[in-house]
Amino acid sequence: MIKIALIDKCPGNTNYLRHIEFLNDGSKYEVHTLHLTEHVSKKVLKRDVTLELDKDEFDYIFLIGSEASSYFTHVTSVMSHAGQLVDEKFIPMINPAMLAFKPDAKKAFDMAVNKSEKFITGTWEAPTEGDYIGIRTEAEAYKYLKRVRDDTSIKVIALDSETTSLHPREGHILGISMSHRVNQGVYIESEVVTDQITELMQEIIDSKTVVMHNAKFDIKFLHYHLRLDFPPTVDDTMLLHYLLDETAGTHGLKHLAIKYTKLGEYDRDLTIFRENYCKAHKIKKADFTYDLIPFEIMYKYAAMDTAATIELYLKFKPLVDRSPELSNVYYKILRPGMRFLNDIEENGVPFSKSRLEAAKILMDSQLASLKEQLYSYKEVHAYEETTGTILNANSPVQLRNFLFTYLGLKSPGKRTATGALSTDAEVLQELGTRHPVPSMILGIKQTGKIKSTYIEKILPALDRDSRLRTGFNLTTTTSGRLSSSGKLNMQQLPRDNKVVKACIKARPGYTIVSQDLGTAEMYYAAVLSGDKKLQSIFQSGTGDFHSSIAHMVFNLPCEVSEVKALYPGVRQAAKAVSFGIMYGSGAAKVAASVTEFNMQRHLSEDVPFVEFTESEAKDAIATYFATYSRLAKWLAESKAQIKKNGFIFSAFGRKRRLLQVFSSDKGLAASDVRSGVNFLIQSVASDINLLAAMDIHNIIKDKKLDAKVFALVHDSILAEVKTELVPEFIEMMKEVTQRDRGFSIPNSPIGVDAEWGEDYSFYEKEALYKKFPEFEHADTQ
DNA sequence: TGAACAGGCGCC
DNA sequence: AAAGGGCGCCTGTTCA
Repeated sequence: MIKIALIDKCPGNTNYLRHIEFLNDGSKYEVHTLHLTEHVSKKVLKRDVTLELDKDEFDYIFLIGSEASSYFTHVTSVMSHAGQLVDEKFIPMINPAMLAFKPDAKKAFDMAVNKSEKFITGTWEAPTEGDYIGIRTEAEAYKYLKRVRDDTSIKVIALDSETTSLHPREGHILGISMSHRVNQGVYIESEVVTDQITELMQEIIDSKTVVMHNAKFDIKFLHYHLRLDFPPTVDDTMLLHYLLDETAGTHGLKHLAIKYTKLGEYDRDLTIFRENYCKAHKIKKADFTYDLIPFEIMYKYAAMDTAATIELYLKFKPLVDRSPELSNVYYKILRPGMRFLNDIEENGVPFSKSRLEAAKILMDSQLASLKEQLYSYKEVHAYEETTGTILNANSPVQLRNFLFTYLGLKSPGKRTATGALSTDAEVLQELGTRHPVPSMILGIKQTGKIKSTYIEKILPALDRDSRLRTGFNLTTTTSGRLSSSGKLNMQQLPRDNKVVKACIKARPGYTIVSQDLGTAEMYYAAVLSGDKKLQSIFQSGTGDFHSSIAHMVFNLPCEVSEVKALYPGVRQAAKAVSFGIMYGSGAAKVAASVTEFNMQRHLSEDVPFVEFTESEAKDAIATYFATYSRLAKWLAESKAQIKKNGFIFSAFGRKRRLLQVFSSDKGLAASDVRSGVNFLIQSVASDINLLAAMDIHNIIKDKKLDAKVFALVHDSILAEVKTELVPEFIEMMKEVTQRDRGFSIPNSPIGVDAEWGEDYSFYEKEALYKKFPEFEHADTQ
């Protein structure tokens, strides 16, 4: 009889045995359920509770949920360790109570139960003792690589590199690992990687299928430091997994190894070493680098990285290949896209250092004067006297206290996610109508944001050639969009205050070119829905999109070109409904948006304020959908399909899993339906922009044009182009972007809009210097 | 004292 | 019945 304990945080009403079925076999198992505490509060749990538990009394102890898991083991994330044997006795398990409102966890839960049964019944196959070797001599490296090269039965190899930094210019390669079969790997210390070894590696790369996990990173280092070249056919297990499950934060090699291989948590020793090292040497975890790891610990872990990679590859690749949709995305978008992003990351963003420095001085002085103004208010002064602290505009806690308690301003009622009174920009703006200080605070926050997030971040991050090399990520979004991170998020540069964009300046003789897709989402909504009437808006091509929509939907008795002047509120309503379609918002949001617009017009143009009611918004939506009935039908059909299947494919073949549609929580279910509809439209727009940028980049390479694509921002492409080339480059970009990729309105390709100039603000020089006089001096330095 | 969380905010 | 999609990163605060 196997004695088993189930421990959860507190007595719940979940019958665990209903979900962990194999434990119901009374002839085999004796099961006891225990609870950590009667109290739900985390604090009580941590401070006061000692559960009387004699570990030796049980053969296995299930830990249900994260509290129990972290209480007895080092495991804090149940999801990643569920079903696994920890410390020989404990088995963390996802709480089945979760499944009702988080149905997407069902698969992971079942896998975990299955795994735990194998552990308990002893049918778990322990990982075969791996063949992991650390290589520290050139001769040995040569011997291994030559063997791999010459063995024609070896078709696939996995590669990985360990480095001292995330950036090739700031670090070096410590070693390279390679695996040519499951449970096998070598780690070659970089000291022995001579030209001869590199040559051998190149021959292997050229003759075998190469697979890496996050190849973008390794290719960058291996090319930069060793000049290794990789064919476009390099496979990437991170991209493959992203296609199979787009959930954020699940694509890491460690996570996947635990979930899909028998290698388990193979980096445990390394983690422990790192923790001990940081403690002993009093350094921050973030400052820990891999060169601090002794070879004896490193080699096995590094070699296993490639063993895990090859195992994952053998699992994932067939799954992607047998799906026509996913393989289309893999071969046409992700695999070449990864190489493309590598190139544009390497191209880097051209910054003017002197302008950045001028901007820094400008921000400093603006901030100083704003603060001086703020502290001149007697209320602020008195607050500081009373509390003995200096009012910090960046502290929501202080602002809340100051505005609502000390000043006694009445909160507009907006609350944060945790229920506290919000002090965000919208609230400050509202309060600004009643007191001068909130507006001052808002100004300080905005200037401070530009200073700390942009200017001060960029300056020390520039490479020697005054370019900034940041990351563009292909696997971080559920929508198929790219994201940008690292040295700078290029997708969130301030739009209205052009000071940062003006610092992105082409080298002498070059010009910054930016091409945007025009109302891309609505264009593809028109294509995907097949709504001819909506398509006709694009075909007529007469000016402003939202005006055209308003004109058609509401039968406005004027020319389209007059809509903006004569019926601004109606145009805004059309615009809000269009946005509502893309985001899934309803009448309330449309009403609020138009009302806000009317309020702004009232304040700035002295027209009477009129509220746009929810009932008017409802009517507007109804009229809109009556006009574009085919669009309405398509939206309804898509929603129905999402609700029925819990997933949907984009036109390019991306799969979006939306298992929350099955949740008992109606809010969550509805949210997933909105996400799904948004995904259908947003992903296509984003893929079109990416494919266009990739084609443009290839033309630049093929024709050796003196131009560099250096960033993508959702629906725009940025390039630095030799000035003489600009007209033909813009023409080429347009032609390439408007290529029919199977999703065009007949005779009416997607609209594009190009801008160009010396810098990314696209201001005329005169206007720029007028706005930022400091730049004139900076430019002549 | 470092890490994790909260609140907030930049972009499309 | 109610319903805004997708991101990354800053500072301040809290907690171990």
